[in-house]
Amino acid sequence: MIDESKTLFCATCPTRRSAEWNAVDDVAIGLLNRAKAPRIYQRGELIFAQGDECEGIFCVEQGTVALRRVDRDGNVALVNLIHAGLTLGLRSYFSETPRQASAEALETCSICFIPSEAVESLLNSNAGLCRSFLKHVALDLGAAHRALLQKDALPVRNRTALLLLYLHDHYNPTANGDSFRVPLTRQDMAELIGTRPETVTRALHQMQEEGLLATSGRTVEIPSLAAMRRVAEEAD
Amino acid sequence: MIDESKTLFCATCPTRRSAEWNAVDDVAIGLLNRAKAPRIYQRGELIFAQGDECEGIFCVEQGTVALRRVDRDGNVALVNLIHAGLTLGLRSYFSETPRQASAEALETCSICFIPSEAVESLLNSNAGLCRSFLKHVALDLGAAHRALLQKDALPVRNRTALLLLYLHDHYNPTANGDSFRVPLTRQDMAELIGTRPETVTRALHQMQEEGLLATSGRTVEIPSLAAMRRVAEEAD
DNA sequence: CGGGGGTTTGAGTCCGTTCAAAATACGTGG
DNA sequence: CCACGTATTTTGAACGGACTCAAACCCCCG
Repeated sequence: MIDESKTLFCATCPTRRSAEWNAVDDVAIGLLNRAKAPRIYQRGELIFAQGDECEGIFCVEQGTVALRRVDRDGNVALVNLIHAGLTLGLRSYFSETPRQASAEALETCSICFIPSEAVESLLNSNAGLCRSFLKHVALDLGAAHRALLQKDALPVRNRTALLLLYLHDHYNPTANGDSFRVPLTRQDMAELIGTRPETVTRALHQMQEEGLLATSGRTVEIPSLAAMRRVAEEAD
Repeated sequence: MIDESKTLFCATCPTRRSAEWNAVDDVAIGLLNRAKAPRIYQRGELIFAQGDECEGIFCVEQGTVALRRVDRDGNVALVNLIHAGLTLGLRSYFSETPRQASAEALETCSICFIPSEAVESLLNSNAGLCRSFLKHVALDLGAAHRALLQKDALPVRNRTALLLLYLHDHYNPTANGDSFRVPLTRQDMAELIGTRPETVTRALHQMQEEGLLATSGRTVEIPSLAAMRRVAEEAD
């Protein structure tokens, strides 16, 4: 799955293609290429931990990362999923606060670390970059506010449907039919939509009985996206 | 309460003093002063409405503004309170999306509108300003993630205590004793912590019986902040 | 083939919601 | 300054969705 040869040059990195790094010119890409520290993370490995000082940002080249936040009583929320091509760790970097969440590889990931000094010189040499990051963080803020409203406006069934649709968008059906694998445990899904694993199971189970869903382990198939969208939006 | 003479010059505006606008030099302040459009809003008036196109940002000079978000079923969340000295409308401006929430004056407010063209020329002439806005939005994102976790980790009683402590910080006790007025209805409080007005009433009522709180209309007194902090953090 | 983590299923409980009515506060005009 | 009408707040009682606790199950991997 992981092709290490591709991790060597920022110029060919999919992250480069995402809007965020458009502002960076070729000279700066050279600089970036020298400064970055690429690494492979296995499932379960932490990229950074809640409480850590922030020493730079990360680019996710391959794989999916979970941002997990824990409170003092041990309650957990999975705050965000960061997919391949996205930048990781911006909130902490630009708010100048320690990491407020842990970043954990949900599958084998290829990720580059960009130390603060390199980030700063990129920001200095590329006027548009700051604006790109600002847009990214502003979009994240919108998503967080959306999640906030969903969480106490919608029952678990609707939130589960929304989650499935979201996962469908990101782990798109490949050639083999319309099914896709998600690297999330029931626990992860529960943390993501703000409930318990048992409750997720029950919601999924019910959807299967209604023919809205077919699961087998972590492989999922949604026979009708239209029907699933209807479930996501239905009122009780 | 509202002193209109003070709204005339950005140089004397309290918003200027907040970290965000530090980056702006005196020349640019002159520009800003000419471009801005100051206005007084009465309680209940909208500064902008969910769905509006974004045409600039706002500076809150006096008063408190509520950011309210509604979904298609009419569910409401009060996403954030913006106090005097803060900038309003950054998320939409920098994410280049329409307003996702309505901004409503909770009390008589004095607010300046800064049109996009002026914002852009300020950003061009003051390199540090973009970074300031980025920090602001990143901090907001952290707050939103915190709220997300609190909402499904803590019962209403704890969230209410946290709200009271937050309000205490922002509507600080004046000379007359240790009590303060909040411009929030029960409904507002409920939307803010993600519950119903009746539930807020009951929580406040219980705290009064325990001597943790004294209320009279919208005037609130917290006899012991330490005790209230304990309530906020207590496990069931 | 024997662990062991993750998942499923079940039953009972509880916190917060819902609906509805009474009480109170508040702004307005007389 | 008081009376009135409306909005907000309070109180009560019943209901229900999701949680808790716990046991059984299943798959994956060694």
